[in-house]
Amino acid sequence: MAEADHSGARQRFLEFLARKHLRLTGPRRAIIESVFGTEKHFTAEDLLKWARRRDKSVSRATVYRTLPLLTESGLVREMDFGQDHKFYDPNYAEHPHHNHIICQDCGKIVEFESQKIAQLENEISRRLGFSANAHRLQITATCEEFRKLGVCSKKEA
Amino acid sequence: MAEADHSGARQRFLEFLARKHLRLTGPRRAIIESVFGTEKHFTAEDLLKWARRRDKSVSRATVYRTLPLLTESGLVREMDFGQDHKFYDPNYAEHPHHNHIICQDCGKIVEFESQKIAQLENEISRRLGFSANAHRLQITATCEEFRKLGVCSKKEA
DNA sequence: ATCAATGCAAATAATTTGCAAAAAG
DNA sequence: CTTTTTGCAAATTATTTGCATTGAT
Repeated sequence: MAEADHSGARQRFLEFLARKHLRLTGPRRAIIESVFGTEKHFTAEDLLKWARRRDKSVSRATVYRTLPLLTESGLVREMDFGQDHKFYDPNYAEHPHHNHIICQDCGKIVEFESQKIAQLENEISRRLGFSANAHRLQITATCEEFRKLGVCSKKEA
Repeated sequence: MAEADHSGARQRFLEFLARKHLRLTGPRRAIIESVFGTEKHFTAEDLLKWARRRDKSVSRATVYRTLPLLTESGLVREMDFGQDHKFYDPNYAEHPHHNHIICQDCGKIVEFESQKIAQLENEISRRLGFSANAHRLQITATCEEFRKLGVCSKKEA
């Protein structure tokens, strides 16, 4: 599994912190490196685990206090899959309009973009008297490969 | 505010209960009447309040135990707006494919359907090797009326 | 009668917060 | 030095569950 490179997004987040006169501390650094070092969707608990690999001392509270900064910056998006906890998606800096397919067979989350859907969303919103700002499209699906072969090569690690 | 009439859906839920050999009790009746007597999206706490208007004795636990039955029947859908609690939507029996626009100005949730979007979702899913089962599209928007006039006639009660 | 359903109160689990100590600018 | 940030532990909040009892079929 290769490390993701969201270095542009990381840089933008550092600027975000500077702009707000917020400080770059050790724990924050560990959290930032973890977030912008993956393309996976993660929970607060995942992030705590990853950050602690870089800095043993990172506390759960700091993770929970840093997540709102990340979403406020617009570089990470909070997602709800109807589970008991929230997921966070670090791929919004590169693909601000992407959608998700959640596979019911293997649990994998696949991202895709569609200019056509985005356009329809805007048209419909306008027709209803709104001006669309953000959208969240999640498709729950089953895997065709799994249906035919009984196994799924997309299976999440 | 007129009472909604989801009597068809209510009937279908009663059949669902019967099919599973589940019993129609007083508290359940109060909950069912509340759910199928509104078109509003509601939380577990809302539902408890409404049900208690009909039957003082309904407990929070019974509400929480009945909600999964309602979603399992397919007549009510669980929704996540990224808030701290889940919302439930009683309008799925009539409009199984509808989507939501959430207004950032007044908080109102507007429903709409789009055959075109549904079709695109299916096409894209297929292209990616999936078979779509359900979709959840939420658009966050601002109200044009509010932007121009500073007030919003859609404002939620 | 039988077994599902209930209310209550205690238990969970994710997230938040008060506070005194540590560290950044 | 001043103000933010931290870790810890306790608090909060939505939801779930064990259990003895009640109620529907």
